Amino acid sequence: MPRPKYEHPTPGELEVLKILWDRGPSTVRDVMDVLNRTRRRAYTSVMSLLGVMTDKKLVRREPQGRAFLYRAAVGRDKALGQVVQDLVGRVFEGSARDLVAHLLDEADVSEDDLKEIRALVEQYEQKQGDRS
Amino acid sequence: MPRPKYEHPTPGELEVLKILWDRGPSTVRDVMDVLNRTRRRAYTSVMSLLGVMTDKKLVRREPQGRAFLYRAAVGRDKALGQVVQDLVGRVFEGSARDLVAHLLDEADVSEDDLKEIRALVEQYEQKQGDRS
DNA sequence: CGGATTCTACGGTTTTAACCGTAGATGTCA
DNA sequence: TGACATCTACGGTTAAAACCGTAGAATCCG
Repeated sequence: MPRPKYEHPTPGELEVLKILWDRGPSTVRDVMDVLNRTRRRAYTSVMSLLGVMTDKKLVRREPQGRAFLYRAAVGRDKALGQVVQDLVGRVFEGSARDLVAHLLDEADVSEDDLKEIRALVEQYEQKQGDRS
Repeated sequence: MPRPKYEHPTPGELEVLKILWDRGPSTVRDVMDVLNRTRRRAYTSVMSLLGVMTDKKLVRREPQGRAFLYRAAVGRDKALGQVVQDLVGRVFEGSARDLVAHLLDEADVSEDDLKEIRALVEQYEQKQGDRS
C-alpha cells in the first residue's frame, strides 16, 4: 500500500485555508500574493493546489468574471480541531494531559499565556461541573 | 520544489519509535510483531522503514548474532516535544493558548484530565514565578 | 487594431512515505 | 545431510505533496 491518504489538510493546504479564513473568498492571485509574502510560488503552483483542494472539498469555487473565486468549505475551528485530535490520538494515545505536558515543557510559554491557559481550563472545569 | 522533507518523524516512524522506547533495543521481527498487533505489515516493510530511520539517525543498529538490534537514537520527550512545537508553530502561529483551546473543545477531556492539566499549569506558573 | 496582460486547462517533474518481493546467505534440526 | 526457516541486501511499486511550464482563450489599453 502507498502512503495513506491524509484526511486532514496538508501543511500547504492549511496555509491556503488560513488565507481564505482571514481574507474571505479570494482568487488564485489573491492567495498567491499572500503566500508570496513568505515564500515565492509560481501562479500555477497555487492554481494546482487550489485545484486539489477543490477536489477534496476543502474549498469551493465559483466563477467571478473571467476567473474563479475560492472560498473555504471547512470551518476554521473544525479543521484546526481535527488537526489537534489527530495529534493527541496518534502521538499521545489520546492523552490530552500528555500533550499539555509536552507543550509546557518544550514550547516556552509566557507567564501571561499560562494564566490564560489556566483560565481556559478552569472555565471548562466549570462547564463540566454544570453537567454533572 | 518537491515535497519538503519532514524534519520530525513521520507517522510510521513515530510508531516504530514508540515501540523502541517501550521495549528497548529490538530486532526487525520484534518491531514487526508489535506493529502487526494493530495492522499487518510484511517483514521487509518493517526492514525498509528501519533502514530509512537508520539513515535519518532516528535509530542506531548494531549486529546481534545474525540479525541487527535497533535502538532509538532520539529521546522520547525530545521527539514528542518537537512534534508539539511543530504543531503549535505551523498551525497555531505559536500560540500555545490556541492549541489548548482547541484541545479542550474538540477532544473531550474528562473531569479528571482537566484537574491534572490544571495542576500541570499551576506547577509551571510556580516554576515561572520562581525565576522572576 | 494589436500587443501585453491575465486567466484557465492540462500535463509533467521530483521527492518522499509506505509498502512488498526475490535472491542469497546463514542457521536450525530431525 | 537435507528440508525449512530466517535474516539481510537490493530494488521496485504506488500514491500523494509541492512544485512548474506551456498553450490558448479572454480581456484590457494605448
